[in-house]
Amino acid sequence: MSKDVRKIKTERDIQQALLTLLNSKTFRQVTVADICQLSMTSRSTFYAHYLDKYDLLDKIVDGFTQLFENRVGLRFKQIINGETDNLLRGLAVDMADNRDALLTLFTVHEPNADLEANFRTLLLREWKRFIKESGGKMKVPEDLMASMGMNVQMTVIQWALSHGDGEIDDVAAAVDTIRKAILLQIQPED
Amino acid sequence: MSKDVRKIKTERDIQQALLTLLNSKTFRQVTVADICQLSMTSRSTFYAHYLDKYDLLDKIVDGFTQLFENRVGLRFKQIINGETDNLLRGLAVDMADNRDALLTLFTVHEPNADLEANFRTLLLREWKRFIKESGGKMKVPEDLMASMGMNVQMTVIQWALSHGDGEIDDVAAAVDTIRKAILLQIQPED
DNA sequence: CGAAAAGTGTCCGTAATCCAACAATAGCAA
DNA sequence: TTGCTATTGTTGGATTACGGACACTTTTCG
Repeated sequence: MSKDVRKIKTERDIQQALLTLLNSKTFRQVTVADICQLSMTSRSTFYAHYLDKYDLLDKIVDGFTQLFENRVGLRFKQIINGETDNLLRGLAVDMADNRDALLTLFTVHEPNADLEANFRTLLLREWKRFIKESGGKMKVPEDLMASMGMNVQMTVIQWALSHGDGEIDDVAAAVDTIRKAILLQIQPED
Repeated sequence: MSKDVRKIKTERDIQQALLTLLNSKTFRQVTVADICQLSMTSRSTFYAHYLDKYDLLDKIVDGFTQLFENRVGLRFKQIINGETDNLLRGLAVDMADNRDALLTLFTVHEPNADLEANFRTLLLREWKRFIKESGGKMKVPEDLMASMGMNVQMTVIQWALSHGDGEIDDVAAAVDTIRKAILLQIQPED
């Protein structure tokens, strides 16, 4: 385990350096030397922590993916009586802390490191599970419903990240109203 | 000299930690343990760089004092024909980079570490020199003039630091107009 | 094409930092 | 006062990071 503080600090610095560099360069344009220079770590130290820059990116993406996975799990568990009001807004708020990093990583799409794809996969899985557990038969395929939920969710998250926190509530409320209306249409009457 | 990157990094982290802590605590309330915890350095390392927290504060203040001294020197040398228009605004702009740190340090007044006092001393010295070299006989004591210049200067700097960069020009222009008017009154006619 | 430049990944000796322990002092409450 | 707790500095061995070298691959450019 990473016990020594020095490891934590260097990994934090290295990861932050890559994120910063990604604001002005493509991931493929970034060199290990760039990362080391900006983070003020020696190359030998870099390779003591990561196999290469791809490994570094993987671990960063994995970290945020895990964080998101935890939050998604919590938020879905907090749903009461099928009321998903807080879900939409909640997840967007959860991610607000790492606004800069997430916005940057959403622009990176590498084979084994695609944060946006990971988010979509996680959301889709949870939506499918939620719909199935909700039990009610629907007039449209459950997968279609899950996909819709996932897409609406991602839209709100990305919108909230790009814009400030000011109008999140309004947007979430608006989108949620639309979604509810659709749900009412396709769900069978009680 | 600080050649090794590790020294630079730890000193940067330690100094930044103290500045951050000063936002929520008095300098005397800050403990070495606090600084080490926030900066993620061990106490033994702290004492390898500084005698105690007072020594740390001294060195931070000294750093900004030197930086200011250089800028003051440059700005005074750039004065042409006694036109001090750029001086006022220029120094305020120079210090804008370290806005947070300076605003914090201006609230600290320890016996051997008082940044605001240092700034005032430096400005006063330069104003005296400038007035003396300007040569013209005045109707009021030169020290009074220097003191006035120094105070006006500090006012603009602190105002610019507290408020944004947006209105600096307006304020500097207004203050400079007033100062010029006074100068015309007290200077003998050519 | 071919040479120069830049980047990669690895190695090792040295320097800096960590960690845990320690005694000593200061502050504070009973 | 007396104890108790927090803080201060200090020390030594273990761990980590640094710096620079090396061979190798990739890119760049004439």
